[in-house]
Amino acid sequence: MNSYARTDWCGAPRISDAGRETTVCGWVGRRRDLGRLIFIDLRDRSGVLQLAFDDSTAEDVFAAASAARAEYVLAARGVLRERSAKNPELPTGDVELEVRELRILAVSETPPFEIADGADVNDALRLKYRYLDLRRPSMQRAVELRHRVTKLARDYFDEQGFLEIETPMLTKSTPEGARDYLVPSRAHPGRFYALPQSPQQYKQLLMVAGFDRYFQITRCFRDEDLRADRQPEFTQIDIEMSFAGVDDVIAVNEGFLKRVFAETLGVEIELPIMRLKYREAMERFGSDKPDTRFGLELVDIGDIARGCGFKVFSEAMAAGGGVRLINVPGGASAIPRKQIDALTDFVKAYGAKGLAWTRLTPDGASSSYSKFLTDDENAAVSARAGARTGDLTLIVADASESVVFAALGALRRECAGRLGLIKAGEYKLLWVTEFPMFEYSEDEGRYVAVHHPFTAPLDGDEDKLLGDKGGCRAKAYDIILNGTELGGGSIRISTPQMQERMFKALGFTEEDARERFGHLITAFRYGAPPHGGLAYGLDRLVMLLCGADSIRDVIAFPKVQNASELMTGAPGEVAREQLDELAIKTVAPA
RNA sequence: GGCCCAGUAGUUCAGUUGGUUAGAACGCCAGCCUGUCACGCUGGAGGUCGACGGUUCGAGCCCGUUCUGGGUCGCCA
Repeated sequence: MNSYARTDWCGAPRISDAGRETTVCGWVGRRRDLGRLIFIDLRDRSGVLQLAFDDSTAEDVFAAASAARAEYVLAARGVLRERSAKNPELPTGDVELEVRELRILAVSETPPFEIADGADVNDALRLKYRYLDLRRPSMQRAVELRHRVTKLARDYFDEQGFLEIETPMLTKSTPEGARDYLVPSRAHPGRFYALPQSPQQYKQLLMVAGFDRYFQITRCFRDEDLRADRQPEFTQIDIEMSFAGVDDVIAVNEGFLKRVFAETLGVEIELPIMRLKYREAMERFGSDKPDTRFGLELVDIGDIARGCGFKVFSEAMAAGGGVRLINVPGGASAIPRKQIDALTDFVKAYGAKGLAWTRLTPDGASSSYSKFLTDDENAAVSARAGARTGDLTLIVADASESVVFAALGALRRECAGRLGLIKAGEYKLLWVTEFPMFEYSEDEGRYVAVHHPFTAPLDGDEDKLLGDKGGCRAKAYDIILNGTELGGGSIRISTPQMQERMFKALGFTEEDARERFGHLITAFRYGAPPHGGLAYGLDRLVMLLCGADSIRDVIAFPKVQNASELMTGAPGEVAREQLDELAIKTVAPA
């Protein structure tokens, strides 16, 4: 073999290929040495093919097969033949390669862990040897699926008339929102670029520039703490379109989602996707990204609680808060008394002071609060909850309605998990619309934008920008899949007057606004089309499509919780000379 | 920044009330083996019990500190 001359992927040959000569290349998986008979499972990213060596094999080839070890890289030429013992577990299991020539292209040390699915290996070790971890079939499938989705996005949006346009990675820091990653400027000592948190302003300027329909598959950076579904650098499928309202943006994206699910999973999504207004999502599910695969909806019992004799309830109402419950069918037996204490600790993490409960067992009811309520009040709560024998009713009362929602929203998911209500392979998409424009930040003592400061108010709510801020709603929408936010967007402000009003609403002085966003305000003076868009978290989408628990499983080289990268050791130290060039005088001690 | 979980052989784990020489499986090495596919059989090597300090006659086990990884609350326009 003078060239590698690969003619087949390992995973390709079938019984119909028997008798054909072929050359395959790949890594040694398992080797089964029976003495004068050796089998090697040769693996590449397409699958596994069995190589066979026996008495008919040339001496030197047989010796090479004997010497091969796990993860050696081989090129094998031979003739495909029908196996005498077939393996129905393997797509190539009807054939094997009778090897005539074998080249060991590379040897391998014994890998630190077995390259196989199902090998449950410590995350840190996997990430240190990520290039080995990525050889595992499930990781190869995840990376390939990611490629399929990005290709689908390019194909689909291209067909819909969108142009892919790149925007800068070195941009200007805008301290609203997430913490920026900063890049020092050599040419401008003491000044910094910021890596983009999203291409938001650039894509709006592309609309002003007349590029009508834009998309980009691009990296975004946010210097915030990590989660299972959050990385400091992540990829967005970012789109923006002109002459579009909420329904137009949603329609284009429903087409995209339908196609993604059909072509990657073979799952048919029914259109239109269900929509919920933010307020209804909160009241029914306690979350702005509800998992609609199961019920356990929230029930408001504020009216009953208001005048009742249980101070925890009545005082929560008196303070302007709320009292709500979820009723868990079958919860009385599925969640024993002891575990209610654990659930109490669970809701405390969300700010709740405690958890009131009633268990309706066949032997009778027990309750943490019923003795404080009248019979009528207890009956009313029970009727409202729809509680039946065997059920567990869980109540959260708090002076802050948002605590009630957060605690019960989380509890709802927790109980669904414990009761096994969440089935694998089910996909429930949901649009959440009409988000509030502002939320009050206790830290900053002012209203801040929930979305970003370029979001247009809902028709009719324009006057609330400078008035009833808490009641001002936005033309903003999120797309939710199984309780995870897949993406979000909005119709944007496109007049200088409205944009200035918005900055004023956020408490920016005119000078502030001009310094940070002057380019946008100026651009809007030269004929900005009405426009809006949306951005998907590609990593999350792929994670959910392949059933992974963590975003790390669909990113080739992810970072760990402290934002470092275990394989390369980034972030690393740099030479004093580099810092001098950048006019950076001090470095925090290690 | 807070809370929770984990760290023992290359890997995944077990390790009793604090007590002799820290075990298992897989992997690895050697030998045997012609139809295996988690091949089988025989033998062997392999340990800073994450680190440091403390309590104790004695610590893998108890206490403190710390490091690493994971989950999560805050945070994420």
